[in-house]
Amino acid sequence: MHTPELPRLLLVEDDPALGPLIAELLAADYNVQLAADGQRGLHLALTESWDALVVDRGLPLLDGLSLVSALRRKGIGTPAIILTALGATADKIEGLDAGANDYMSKPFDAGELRARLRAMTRSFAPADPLLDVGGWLFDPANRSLRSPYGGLVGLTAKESELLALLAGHPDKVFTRAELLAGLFHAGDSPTVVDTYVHYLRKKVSKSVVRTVHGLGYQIGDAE
Amino acid sequence: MHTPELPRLLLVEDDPALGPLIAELLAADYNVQLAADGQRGLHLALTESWDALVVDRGLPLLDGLSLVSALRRKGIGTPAIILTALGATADKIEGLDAGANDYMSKPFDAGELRARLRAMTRSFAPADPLLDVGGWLFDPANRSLRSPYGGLVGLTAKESELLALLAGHPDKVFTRAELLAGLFHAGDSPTVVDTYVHYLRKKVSKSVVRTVHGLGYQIGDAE
DNA sequence: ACGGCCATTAAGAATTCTCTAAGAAATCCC
DNA sequence: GGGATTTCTTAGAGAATTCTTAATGGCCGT
Repeated sequence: MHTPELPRLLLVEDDPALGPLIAELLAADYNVQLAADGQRGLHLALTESWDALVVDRGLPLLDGLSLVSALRRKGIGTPAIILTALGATADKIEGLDAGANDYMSKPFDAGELRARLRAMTRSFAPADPLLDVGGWLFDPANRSLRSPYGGLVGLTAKESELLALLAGHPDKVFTRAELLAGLFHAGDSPTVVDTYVHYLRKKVSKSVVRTVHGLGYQIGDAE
Repeated sequence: MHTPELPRLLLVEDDPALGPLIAELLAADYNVQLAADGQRGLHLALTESWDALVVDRGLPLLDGLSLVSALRRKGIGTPAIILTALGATADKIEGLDAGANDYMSKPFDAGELRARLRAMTRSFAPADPLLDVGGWLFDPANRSLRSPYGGLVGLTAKESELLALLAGHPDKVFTRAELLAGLFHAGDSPTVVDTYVHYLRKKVSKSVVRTVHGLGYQIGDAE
């Protein structure tokens, strides 16, 4: 069942009645994929490319707030709405500060959800899935790189995450600590980052990732 | 001693009680300007630059929806929240479709409004501040300098600190002792400062750092 | 113009930071 | 299970930065 012209929306909702219902409601505007728990949702959010996320707050395995903030820490800014049964204002604030772009309490109105999705995706630049990295085209969805001359280079998952994070914020200098926090586990050797930068540079032309001595790494207008 | 520059927020609200109240609530996070009618609001939104808009829906002279959609038609995408007394879902949908990024019903919670503003402005990347140093643009975060002709020059940590200190207080003459105390360790050779001024001048055009014979060094417009 | 002080510049040693290779541990896939 | 791939660790070579020392050149009052 493919409707490629519709934007892709990932719905993460464990309620076996509500999930399909919301999916049905949004099917008119989006190509909806449903994930039933937080870990599955996070995995899909990381490995495929989406135009919008609708995430329930209470989820098995990984709650919705953690899901969204994990994405944000990895530099993935896909617009996200958090749904919740809780109506308390403090919960809304928490959700928004976790990195969600919007927040709705159940029970909600289908028309309002659709309108909020429209408003949300409108402001975020039409998610062009291809990142230009000094002439190389990087497709985070495929984890593939096309060289300026057309050759295709495959990246591993970590290499891809690193590139996505750096390329997603051109000119920003990431410290090793930031990259370590975003891509690796606490306790990993502090030099893992260096190693992966090295791997990346072996696959991409060396000048793509610049090192700023004493600070960290950066992708941006080379000189 | 150092006042961080607050983002600028335009509040358009005609209620003489509510307007100042909201302005007060947001003053902690924003530099708030209040406009009391729609035409005044639109004029300000068009002629000055803002980081966020908070617009009441019911306004004299020009209602909030028209204000926002007028802005959008002119290609101005400043993130906007619409406030309204009406709670009906149809009104929210209308507001969002007019081009607002978010919509809140009165009475609303101050914390939620602030959280929604944070969520809304977060995605609009905050460009880090650039210092103009005699035509050169200095980016302390990247420790990089862009020459008036576009070339990019990297600075080392010490060079960058020195430049930041001098450029942060234009026209102030720093003695060597001050610079030594500010940038180096007690016991370092007294001529380190000279050396680093030399390094800077090798990278930037020589006239940027002026020496005041017998006193010290200075950056400024005086000629 | 002269002499003394001040400033500039070059060269190099010590330190700190980064790169790279090689291999061990974990994971994936057939 | 076993081979291949990916992930992470370690350690030494290599590069950049920081600071010292010393020689050269310029400013200023007399």
